[in-house]
Order: sequence, then structure tokens, then C-alpha cells
Amino acid sequence: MSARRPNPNGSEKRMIMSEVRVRFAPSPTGVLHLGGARTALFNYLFARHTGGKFLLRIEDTDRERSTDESTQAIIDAMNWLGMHHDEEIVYQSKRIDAHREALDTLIAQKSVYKCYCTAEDRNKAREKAEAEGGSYIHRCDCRDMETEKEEAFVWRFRMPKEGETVFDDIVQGTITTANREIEDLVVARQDGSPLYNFVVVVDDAFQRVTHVVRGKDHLTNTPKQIQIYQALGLPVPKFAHLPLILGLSKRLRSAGVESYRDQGYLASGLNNYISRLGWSHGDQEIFTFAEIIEKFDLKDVNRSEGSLDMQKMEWVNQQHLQNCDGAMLAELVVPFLAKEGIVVNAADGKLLAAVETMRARAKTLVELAQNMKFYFVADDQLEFDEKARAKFYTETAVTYLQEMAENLAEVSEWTEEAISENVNTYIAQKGIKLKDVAQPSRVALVGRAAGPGLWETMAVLGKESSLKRLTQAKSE
RNA sequence: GGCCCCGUCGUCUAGCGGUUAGGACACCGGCCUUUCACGCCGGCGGCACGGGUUCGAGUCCCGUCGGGGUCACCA
Repeated sequence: MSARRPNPNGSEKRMIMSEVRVRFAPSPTGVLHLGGARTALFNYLFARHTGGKFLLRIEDTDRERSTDESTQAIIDAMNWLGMHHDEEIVYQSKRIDAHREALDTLIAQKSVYKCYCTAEDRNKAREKAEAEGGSYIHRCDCRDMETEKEEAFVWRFRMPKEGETVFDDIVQGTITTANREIEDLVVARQDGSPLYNFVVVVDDAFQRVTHVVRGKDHLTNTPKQIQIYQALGLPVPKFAHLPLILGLSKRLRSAGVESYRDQGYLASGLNNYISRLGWSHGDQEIFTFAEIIEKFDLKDVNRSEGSLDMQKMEWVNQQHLQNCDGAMLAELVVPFLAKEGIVVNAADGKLLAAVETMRARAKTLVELAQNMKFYFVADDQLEFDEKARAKFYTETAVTYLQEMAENLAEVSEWTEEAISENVNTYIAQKGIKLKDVAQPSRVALVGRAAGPGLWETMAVLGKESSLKRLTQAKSE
């Protein structure tokens, strides 16, 4: 068995001739985690890049584990990330008639047979096979039985016993499987309720999916599905199996996309980061969503699996924070400010200005909101970093701050230039350095020893607040 | 265990027979500077191992080791 890259010419020609149709097919049994989001994203990118359609199918046939809340959570997460699907959502649970019909076709042409083996039979056979050091593949006499029995049964698919099943995976290369390695899988239960490898074929064909883009954990299902396509006389789509994301800690694994949203990640940052896990475009690291769509191609997807690096994810997000439009960023940070107890209007001029002074200092919207809080709290409610206050509120420093405030009160036009000029005049007269007043001022204005430049801080804060905060500084 | 896939700095990756093996995050220095960031400059650090093929191998072949996936009347 070998895996070589297929000659790309053949597949690209076909793509031009027929519209690309891809689908994301989650089962609604939980949140959309990063792995699922990436699978959805690669499908979406491929569809948009090629001008094709991005379909959504909810695989909710496992009624015990599927919930409507989960379906909604997945759709919400995708919307937030900007992955909007085309056409109507297909709910697998509503297609039982079509599944039944396909099963009837298989029964009629004897592509399936009734298997009466019980769970005990199979376990016994498996144990025996394992004891002999071999692998277990279900084989039994039911396949060739002439007469029917009045016993419980399942429908098994009649796999070819010889030959091999071959397909050219767009990312994994040519995959060849000996047919003797593929078991006669159960296609439906006695009551006709179909099983995964069968419905997925029927539904993908129904949605006229041209490219099945999914996680590599489905790789071994593919030859089984190809056999079913052929038995049903359906066109076999192209396959692209994406490398999995490794090294997800339990916490990271279970975290849904919305938890990253709540942690202050930007949708564009998250998309950028997860797209670069397994895909690259030369040395470029930062992409807008439009750029990823423009540059993404399945043939540039790696075969090797990668793992999450939260520090790099933060850095990528920070880059997007820097590049984000100001008005947009202001709007995005409003809910995070609200969590800090600050209520502001997104169009507030002060908010816009404040965002500009702080954006380079935050990796997430949560950080941005926390760092910006000081601009909006009441002057006498400002929270202080006690260590910073103890360090910089010396007796002389506090005196300087009083004098600075008195001088600044004279400034009529409250701009960065005027503020700067006024303070510089003061320190020149006083024969001191900016250093002597800078940190004490910052602590008085911001509450911490870190923050934007003094002039911009005061300009954004406004004259009244600035003077109040400088004046209220007291040594201890 | 059978079958399949993968293996370039700690991490994400570029590389597609001839490169001083490039970039990014992180880390360590330095610069900038009113602090913290941003930014800029520099440093550390990698082709898993062993055989072949070839004038020449990170690139091709085989093996070993390591990692992952899959072996349901789940999806």
C-alpha cells in the first residue's frame, strides 16, 4: 500500500466543469470545538475559493445523544465565525424515507443479506481471532445461507471478497485497501433504521456533494462507503481527509468555539489560527478572512497532524486586534466592558479614542476591556495597584502632582500637544525631569504603573477627570 | 494486535536532488522610550535513527523506532 500524491491535473479539470459542493456534517451531541470548527472552515474555504456551495447537514439520527440545543449552538458558532451555509439545512432524521428506499434497492439487488449472528457470536469470534494474534473481521455463514430464519437479524453489506478499493485522496494521496480487509458492515438494523456508513452515502449523494472534506478519522470508512456508492450506482465524490489536531488537553478539547469568543478572541483571529494548523501559504502568518478564502487550496493541506499552541493563538489574535477597524473594535469591546461594569455606547468618541490608545496592549478583548476600564470609572472609584502606589506616591511626587494639576488647569484647549507643552514647561521651571513625574502621574491617572503615553491618556480622560485624579493623589 | 497514515527547531511551518536548511510563536539579549506594550535588531534551537539509490539526499527506496487513526446493531 502506498500513498502518493495524485496527479492534480485530472481533479482540477473536473472542478472547472462542475460546481463544487461540499458539506459540513456534525452530529449535534455537544458544542463545536476547534477541531470541528476547522473541518467546517476548510470546507467553507474550499467552497468559497472555488465559487461552489457550502452545505450543512445535521446528523441527528442518534436520537439519544442529539439535542436541539446542540444543533443551535453549532449553528451559532458557525455564524459567529462567519461560515454561512448555502441552501437549506438537511436534517438526517427527516430523511428516513429516502434511507429506507435506498435500503430496499440494496435488498432487491441482493447487495445486502440478513445476518443472524448475535453479539455473543461476534465476541466469541473476536476473542478467538485475537487469541490467534490475528485481526477480527466479521465473517459468518449468513452471507451464503439459502434459507431465511425466524430470528433477529441485521442487514449486512455484501463486500467483494477479492480485489482492492482505491481512491485518490486530495490530501492523503492514493489510498489502496484490499477488499478482504473490509468487513461486511451492518448497513441497517432489522427495523430498517440505517447506520452511519450507509446514510452518509445516501445523504451525500442526495446533496450532490462533489468533495467530501472531513477529518482523517474517517479515512478507513471511505473504502466501505465507496463500495456502497457503487452498489447504489451513485457517483463517487472526491475525498480529502484532513490531519487531526493533536495535543488538545482535556480542557481545550471540550471547549467550544463560544468559549474562545467569551475569552475575547476575534472570529478573524480564530479563523486565521486554526486555518494555519495544517495549511500554509508560504511564510505568511496573518490573513484576513477574505485573504484565506483567496489563497486557500486543499492541495496545500499537510498530511501531518498538528497541535494547538495557545501562545501563538494569542499572538495571532493580537495581530487581528491591531489590524481591526477602530469603530468595529469599539463595538466588539462594548460587551466585554459591560462585564467589567462599564456601560458605554459603541459610538462614544471617548471609547473610540480609548480603544486606539490601548489596542496595542491587549491580546484579547477581555484584556482590552480590563485595561480600558480606568478611563470610564468614576474618579474616586479608580482601583489602584497598591504596590505601584506605594512605590511612586512619595511625598515629593505627590507635591509635583498637585502643582502639575494647578498648571494644567490653565490649559484651555485640552489636546495632547497643549498638555505636553504645559507639563514640560512645569518640569523645566522646576528643574526636574519628566521621569520624576511620569510614573506618579500614571499611577494617579490609570491606577497602575503601566499604560499608554501620558499625554494621550490625559487627552482621552478629559480635563476634569485628569485634574481630579492628579489632585486626589495622597502620599501614605 | 491487524490495517492505514504521519515524523524539519519546544510549537506551527517553508522546502518539492545541489540551500550557510528559511519564516512565525515562545525563550534570551539589545534598541526605541515617560511606564507597559507595539515595533525594530540580534541570539538560542531542527531534518527521529540505520541502511541503500545517486557525483550529490531534509527531499527518492527499504527497515527500525516514535506518534496518530481505525477496527460498533455511534456518528
